[in-house]
Amino acid sequence: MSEDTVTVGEAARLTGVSAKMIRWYEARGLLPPAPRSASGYRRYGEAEIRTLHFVRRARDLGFDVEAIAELLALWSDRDRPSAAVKAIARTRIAELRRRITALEGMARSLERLAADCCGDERPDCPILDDLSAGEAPPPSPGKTVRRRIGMG
Amino acid sequence: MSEDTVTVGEAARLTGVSAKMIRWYEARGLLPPAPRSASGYRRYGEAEIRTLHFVRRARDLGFDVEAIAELLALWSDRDRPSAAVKAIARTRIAELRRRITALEGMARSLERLAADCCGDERPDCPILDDLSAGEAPPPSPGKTVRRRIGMG
DNA sequence: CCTTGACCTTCCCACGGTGGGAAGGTCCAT
DNA sequence: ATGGACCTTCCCACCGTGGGAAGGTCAAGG
Repeated sequence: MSEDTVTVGEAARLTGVSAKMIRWYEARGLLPPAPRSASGYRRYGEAEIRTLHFVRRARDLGFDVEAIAELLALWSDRDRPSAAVKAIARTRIAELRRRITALEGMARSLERLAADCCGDERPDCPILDDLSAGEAPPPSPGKTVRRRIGMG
Repeated sequence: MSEDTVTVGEAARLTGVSAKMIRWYEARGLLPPAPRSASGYRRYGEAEIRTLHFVRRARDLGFDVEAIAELLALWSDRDRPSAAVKAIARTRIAELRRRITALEGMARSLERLAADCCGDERPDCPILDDLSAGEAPPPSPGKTVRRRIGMG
C-alpha cells in the first residue's frame, strides 16, 4: 500500500513530465535526489509532485534548466525579493522576443518569396534565385592575416 | 599551383559557414565530398563557394539540413517544377509560424505575469504563484517531515 | 508457490547543429 | 630550418528528449 508516495511512472503521469526527464532533471541537479524505497525505487510524495508541476509549468513558459533551478530556489525561499523573480522573467522575455524577431524575419522573407513563386511545373523560381543570388556578407572580417593561397 | 581554389578556412571566411560546419555538412551528405589536394586538403572552387553561399542563405531562412538538401537538389535540376520548391518553402513557413505562435504565447504569459509583479523586496510574486499553479508553497528545507517510504 | 507482465533501475546511443580541443601533418615566409 | 598558421581526423560537450538493452522488483493470477 503505497503510503502517499508514487513511483516515477506515476509521477510522470500526474505531472506531464516524462519519467526519463524526471530522472534527467534529478541527475542534473535541478531536482533533489528523490527518496528511495528499500529496493531502490524512487518515491514521490505530494511535495515532490508539486515541485514537478512547477518544473513542468516553467518549462512550458520556455525557461531552460538553469533558470528553472533559480526559480525553484526562489520558490522555496520565503525571504526572496520578488524583484529577483521578475529579473529572471524579464531575461526570459527578452530572449523569447529575440528569437521571435529572428523567426519572424525568416517567415516574412519566405512568404514574400513564396508569393512571387508561381508554383507550377516550370523551373523558374524566385525562391531559388534568392538563395543562390544572396551574396551574404561575411559576418566578421576576421583578424587573421589574409594571404595568397595556393598549393601543389 | 592553385587553380582558383581555396581551403576550407578561406571558404568559411568567404561564405560565413564555419570550417567545422562545412566538414560536418559534407559528412552528413549535404555537400558532395570536396576535391582534395595531393596532401589531402579540401579545395573549393567557385562552384563550391556558390553552393556554400546557397547553404548559408537557406540556413539563415531557417531550413534544416534535410530541407537544404532537397533545395540543393532542386537547384541543380533544370527541369524542376517551381511548385516543388514552393512546397518546401510553405512547409518551412508553416513550421516557423507554429514556433512563433508557441513562443509568442510564452512571451505574452510571462509579460502579463511580470507586469503584475511589483518587483521589490517583498516575497509576494504572481510569477511564482502561477508556476506553482495555486498550490501550496514548496517544502521548507528541514521542516516538512517526510512521509514514510516503503514499497509496502 | 511460480510465472507473467508491468514496472523499476542504470547505462549507452541518437538526434540537430554548433563549438572546443587534442594529436599530427602541410604550407609558406623568414 | 624554424615557426606558426593552417589543415586533417577524432573525441567530447551542450540542450532536451527519446529509444532501448540488461537486469531487478512488484503485484496478481493460476
